[in-house]
Parts: sequence; C-alpha cells; structure tokens
Amino acid sequence: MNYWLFKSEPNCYSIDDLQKDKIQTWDGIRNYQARNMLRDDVKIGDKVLFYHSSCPEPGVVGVCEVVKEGYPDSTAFDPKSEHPDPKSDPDKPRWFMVDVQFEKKFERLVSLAQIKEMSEFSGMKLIQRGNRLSLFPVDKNHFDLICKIGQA
DNA sequence: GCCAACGTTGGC
DNA sequence: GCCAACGTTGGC
Repeated sequence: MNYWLFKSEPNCYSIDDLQKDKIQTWDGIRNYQARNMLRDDVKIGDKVLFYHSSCPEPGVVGVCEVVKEGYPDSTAFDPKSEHPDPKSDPDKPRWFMVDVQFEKKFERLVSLAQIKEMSEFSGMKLIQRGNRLSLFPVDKNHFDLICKIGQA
C-alpha cells in the first residue's frame, strides 16, 4: 500500500466538503507529473493525507482513501467545466483522475509550520524547495506521525 | 533543441 | 500583493 498527500484549496474544496460528500472525484489535475502518478501509481486502498493550501493556515487536516483508480478525466472534454482542455481527446485522454473516500478529519490541524519545525520530517517532499506538485508520495513513517499528531 | 516570455502555484 | 520556483508555449 502507498501513502500520498493531496492538496486542495479549502475555499474551493475542503475536508468538510469531503466529510459531507463521503466520496469525491479528484479531477482537474493538469500537470503531467501529477497525471502520471494518478494514472499509474495511485491504487485502491492507498491512504491520502488531505492538505489545505493557499489559506491562512496551510496544513494537513485529515485522511481519505482511494476507492477508484486512475480513469480518464472527463472534465477535460467538457468546455463548460472549470478546466477544459480541447487537446484531450475522449479516445486518447490526456488527463486522469481518481476517487477518494472520507476517512477522518483530524482533531487538530497539523500545520505546515509545525511540520517544518520538526526534524522528523526532514526530507519530506512537502517541505522541499520549489515543491508545487498538487499530489506526491509520502513515507509511511511520515504519514503515521502526522496522523498521530493530528489525533493527539 | 534552445531560450525568452508568460502563466501558475502557494507561502508569506 | 509580492515573489520564488517551476511548467508551458512558441519562435527561431
């Protein structure tokens, strides 16, 4: 099983929205590195840290689980969607998405500032220079520690 | 294939 | 709003 971190802007889609919806399609990813991971590496049963970005207190807010593996992102074909891509052909889709299911919301936020402060997280992709990917793999020990802090 | 210009992400 | 750090585009 693999562990991931997915970023979302809470004013766009927050952990509370996922708690309400239970299952959500993770669509709209338009970056090739992220696409490759969604298509090839994100598997059913994988655990995902839900991260709030571009907000007053960026950080990890909860956990969800992958319930559907990479399949073509149909929003790319829809000119009325938020991220249409006329270059993506339904017969040869360029973009992929997965479905995630709500698992838990942390008792408290595990903030980016906190993660940066702790030496245990050195080397984590989240705090590497220039990291702008909206999803990336997380080590199991980092995943477990963040869950522990969030639930404490 | 190179590179300048431009767009985007995301913390602060 | 600013800026660093990318990624993408398109001319050559």
